Amino acid sequence: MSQQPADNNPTPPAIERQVVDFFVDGVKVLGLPKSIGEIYGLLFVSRGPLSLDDLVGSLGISKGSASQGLRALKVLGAIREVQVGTERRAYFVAAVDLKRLVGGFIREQIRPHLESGRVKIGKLEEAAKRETDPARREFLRDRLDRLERWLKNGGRVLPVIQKLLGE
Amino acid sequence: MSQQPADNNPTPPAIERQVVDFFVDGVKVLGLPKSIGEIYGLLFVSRGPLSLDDLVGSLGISKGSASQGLRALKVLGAIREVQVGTERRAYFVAAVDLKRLVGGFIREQIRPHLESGRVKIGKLEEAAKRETDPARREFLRDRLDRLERWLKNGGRVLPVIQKLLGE
DNA sequence: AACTTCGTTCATTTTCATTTGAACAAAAAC
DNA sequence: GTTTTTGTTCAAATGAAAATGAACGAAGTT
Repeated sequence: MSQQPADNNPTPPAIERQVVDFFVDGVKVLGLPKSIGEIYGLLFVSRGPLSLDDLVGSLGISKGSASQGLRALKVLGAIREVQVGTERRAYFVAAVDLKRLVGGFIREQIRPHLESGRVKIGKLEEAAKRETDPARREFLRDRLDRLERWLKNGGRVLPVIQKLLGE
Repeated sequence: MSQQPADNNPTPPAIERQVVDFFVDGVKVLGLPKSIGEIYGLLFVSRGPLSLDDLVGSLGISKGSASQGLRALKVLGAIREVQVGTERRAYFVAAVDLKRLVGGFIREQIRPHLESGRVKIGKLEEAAKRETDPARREFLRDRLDRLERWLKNGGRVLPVIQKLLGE
């Protein structure tokens, strides 16, 4: 190994490391990359704001990962950028309001899939209408209708979920 | 290339292939392997039951994949095994009731994570109590409490989701 | 009993998303 | 205007998860 560059936050205490791992597992379930879990997790257990270099130092990840992870978390509304004193460097804190987090996830990760799904099903229904064999056409219509209903129901449920998690 | 073994369901029509792709995308969002989407998708657009060999033939996947995929789908309650005539071979049909599908997913994929999460947080709260610095202890307690509440809310919301999708 | 059929298992290969790190740009600081 | 600091980008390396396919066991058939 070569020499450490600056070693901002040397060895993170055990509890912090475990919380980070907790979030790593958590985001894996959501289909997000590990680095995002690490970054959000460390921000979540940190008392003050952290900079990109703090994250790189504490988590032992590359600057590239940290940069991309922070961007994704910003888009999701899971972190906020804060001004620290007069520093040029950007600092971040975790957004810890569950309703807000869920809202961001729904908006960025779920809704787009529902939308594109609806489009695809719509096109398939067009194609199914042109099917010649009547029995087959009827069957396809039933299945595609069902799919459409699934997507509609999904869309209706999302706001309820967000609301229930808010209280 | 060598000779095809039997070529059960040669070229699947365009609509079928597109529905399969639709499900491939769908299960990817849920964090499940592609083969599971292909298998479920083909069963979903098929009028009659299909056997493992039908799936291997139509989808061009290996027997191993098909076997594992079918097992996972059975555990999820997403497919049913049916008897076809007097055949020894096992045949399958897709379960198309959304409520049931969501129920299986929640039971197999979500609940276990919530459970193990609770255990981990519990242990961390024990560790946090033994923290010496009072300010730090207080902060950790706040964050861990919050996490606990997240999990509790998640657990409460799941049945509601399932119910709302049933209608 | 030998043979065939059906399906599972699991060590290896393949695939594909993620991570890395060097090059780069933008904006201060000097 | 040069140098340093801060952060982004993207081609290539890495690694984790999935697919493959050969070997195997369990029934069923002859």
